[in-house]
Amino acid sequence: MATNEKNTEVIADARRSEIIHIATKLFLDKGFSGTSMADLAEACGIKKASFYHYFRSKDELFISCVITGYAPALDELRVLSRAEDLTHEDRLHHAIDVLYDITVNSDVGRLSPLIAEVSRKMPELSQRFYAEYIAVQRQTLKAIVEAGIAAGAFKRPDYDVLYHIVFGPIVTLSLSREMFAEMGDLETMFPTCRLKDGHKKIVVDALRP
Amino acid sequence: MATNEKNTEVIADARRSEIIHIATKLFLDKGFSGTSMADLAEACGIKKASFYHYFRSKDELFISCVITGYAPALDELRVLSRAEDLTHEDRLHHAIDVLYDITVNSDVGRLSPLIAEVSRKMPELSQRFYAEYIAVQRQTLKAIVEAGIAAGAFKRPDYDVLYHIVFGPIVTLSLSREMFAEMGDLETMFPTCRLKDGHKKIVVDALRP
DNA sequence: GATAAACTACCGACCGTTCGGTAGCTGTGG
DNA sequence: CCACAGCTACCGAACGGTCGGTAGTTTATC
Repeated sequence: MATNEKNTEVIADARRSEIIHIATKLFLDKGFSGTSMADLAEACGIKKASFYHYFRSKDELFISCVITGYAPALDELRVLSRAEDLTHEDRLHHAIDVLYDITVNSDVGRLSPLIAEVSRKMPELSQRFYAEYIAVQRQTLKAIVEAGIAAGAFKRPDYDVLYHIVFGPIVTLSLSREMFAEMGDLETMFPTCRLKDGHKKIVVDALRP
Repeated sequence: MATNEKNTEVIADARRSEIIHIATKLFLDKGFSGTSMADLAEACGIKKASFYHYFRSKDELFISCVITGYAPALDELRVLSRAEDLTHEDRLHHAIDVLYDITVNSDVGRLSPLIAEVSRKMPELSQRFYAEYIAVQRQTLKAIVEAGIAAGAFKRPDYDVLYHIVFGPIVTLSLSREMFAEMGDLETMFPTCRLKDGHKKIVVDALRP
């Protein structure tokens, strides 16, 4: 029956995303090669072999984790490009807030170094990550700036340079917080809010006509 | 005899650094966990077991690679902090040039993602990397800016923010070039010189009194 | 009874590492 | 001058272990 098929599909999907969710946490904790299928199985309360009922391979599972990982960030970006009740400068401020939040606090940003780790053996993954996430981030930022230019609030920048100075510090901050996590209090070493505010000021200054 | 002892030591040291050099290339090519002792052995024209004559473990070899990797960069930084025949603004420009060169073109920058990869299982490495390399980079930049402030050429910045917006884009550029290396022409996707020039302008503007 | 979902048991490949041993060079004592 | 000890550099073989993945079977659900 169609309804039953649908039901089991839904249940299977739910289990799948549950597994993806748990696996993502493990990957973030221990890296890709540092996480074995046995680890994943134990964490999911499942035997190793049962995994291959849901995913063809460890690689496929990881790719699913990444894509599922940046989905909520993409939603946030979509919301962002619609907020039109603000000053252009405020919109930009808000956009950078969201980018920091996405990259530093959610899974996506923390997944980036893992994607770098496996990029050699999974070139399709880096490609998708770029096309479906990085490019979208850039486009969202560009749209906001373009609107500001049209209204005379910003001057037209070299967009490549803009992406460079907007995303660069954010990505590096996220990476540093991963790398040096065990060296002391993260908020002391890398005080996100202060860095963000200083960063925003410089970006806005650079766009001021 | 003392001279002979010295000689064999020198020869052994030379062989060691030769191995480190080859191993670094392999690690950069295929990541830490992607490079097996067998790979390393083959590349060095040595049998796997012979490795343990020179290094206690794969980890120790990798740590040696990292430390050897950033040594020349430290030299460049040392030279940098002595160049006093330039304008303060020119000194800063030159410093950023060198930082780009170090991070994008030499081994150090490309090693950073690998250090991130192993940072969980080798916390002492991230610690050393931070203390002996990152901190030195920051201090060098700070010294140059401080000199500029004393001469009235710059205004005093929030140094954490300065490091954030100077090193952030550079590190991310290097990381991106690794991650997306197989997606097309790197100089088209990430035009280092143009990005660098735009970046420099923004940094200098941010320091202008 | 068909099907999905889980299991047990196992595989071959490969991992980093260790062990015992050897070829060849060097400095020393008779 | 030569036999011997000691040393460096290296190797073949194997170690215990882990890896991702598979075959075949049982259990639960409709």
